[in-house]
Amino acid sequence: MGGEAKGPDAVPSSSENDLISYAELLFFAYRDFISEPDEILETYGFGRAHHRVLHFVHRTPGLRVAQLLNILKITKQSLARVLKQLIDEGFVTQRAGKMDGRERLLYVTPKGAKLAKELAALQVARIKSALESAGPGTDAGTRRFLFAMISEDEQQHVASLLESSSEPASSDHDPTDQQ
Amino acid sequence: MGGEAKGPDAVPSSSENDLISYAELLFFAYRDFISEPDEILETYGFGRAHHRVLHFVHRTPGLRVAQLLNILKITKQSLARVLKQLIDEGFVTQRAGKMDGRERLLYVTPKGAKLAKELAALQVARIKSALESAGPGTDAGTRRFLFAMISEDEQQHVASLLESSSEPASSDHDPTDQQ
DNA sequence: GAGTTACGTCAGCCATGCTGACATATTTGC
DNA sequence: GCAAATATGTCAGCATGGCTGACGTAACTC
Repeated sequence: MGGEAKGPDAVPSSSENDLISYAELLFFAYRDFISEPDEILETYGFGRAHHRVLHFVHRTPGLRVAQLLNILKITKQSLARVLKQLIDEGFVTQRAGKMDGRERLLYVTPKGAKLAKELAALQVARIKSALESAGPGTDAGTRRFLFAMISEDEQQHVASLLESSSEPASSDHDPTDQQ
Repeated sequence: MGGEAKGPDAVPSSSENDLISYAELLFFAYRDFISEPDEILETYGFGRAHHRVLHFVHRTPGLRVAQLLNILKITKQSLARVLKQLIDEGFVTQRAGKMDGRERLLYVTPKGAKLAKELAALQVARIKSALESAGPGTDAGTRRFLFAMISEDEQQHVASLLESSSEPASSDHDPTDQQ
């Protein structure tokens, strides 16, 4: 069981059993990571699905529906349900693209931005505190680990999403066309 | 905003915005982390809930129902549904406790063990590969980070769960059994 | 003008959370 | 020994958020 026999430059080695506990740590960490936002969302009558939509629209103003589907990896119908609620209740707005009128570019309203920030603040606080408690120098490595946990054919998408942060989505195939 | 002013031994500092991308990395990592097992589970007519139950029973033979509820943080009724299926289809068995006959101690059957191992192998492979790709020395730090992401009042429970790995659960009111 | 694309929507199904109430067996305490 | 507490099971019903398939509309492309 303790399959420790590896090449010289392998990871200093977690035994097979330790790696299973990694899976458990991920489970518990994620479970608690979403629990705080969940409580707030409940007071709005929203769920996790709303949070994800609100987050990515907030993060990437002008996001198109198709892009959002790609990010969330859910179906159009699943998205439509929560997106409609967010729009009806004034957290998100749509505007037709100027170049391509079929596109519905998504933006948060001020009200939506406020909620998005409130939720993000909770999670950022937890992450910040976890990084501090994990000790200096943990940041970069953990980031590399999390990124490497993403399926290979998705890593590129995620990388460009992360880079384009706080820039508007290149939604209209025209850099000048925002807002 | 760019709250970089910290004590001298603070984490080398991710900006507020970088910390948000941490949340996204967690989302994507977790999304893909469960996607592979999900596919296999589907062929058995099972879902994630079954996976979690099977995993923790496999990992902690003799687990009691109440302990499982504590780990999963779901209600008895939610658990009952999936547990019943796992029992009915011969993946998990129950035995009454010897000291306390009210307890139903949970064990995986050989069939259950096989499935549990198959699913764990997928996740272990992903973790192993991610650790390698993140570079040597990432392991310990990431582990500390994930642990620190768990809510404080839960960390103790998780810690003792991880330690007791591959030992039978102290199900018969062993003095070391902290609810 | 036909076909494609981006999106919306309707109808309905399934998995997995939830609450509250109640049944049963067993252990514990007086 | 009997009442109360405990561990578990179960019933009925609800909500969220996944899913599929089909179809409609507007706008762009050729």
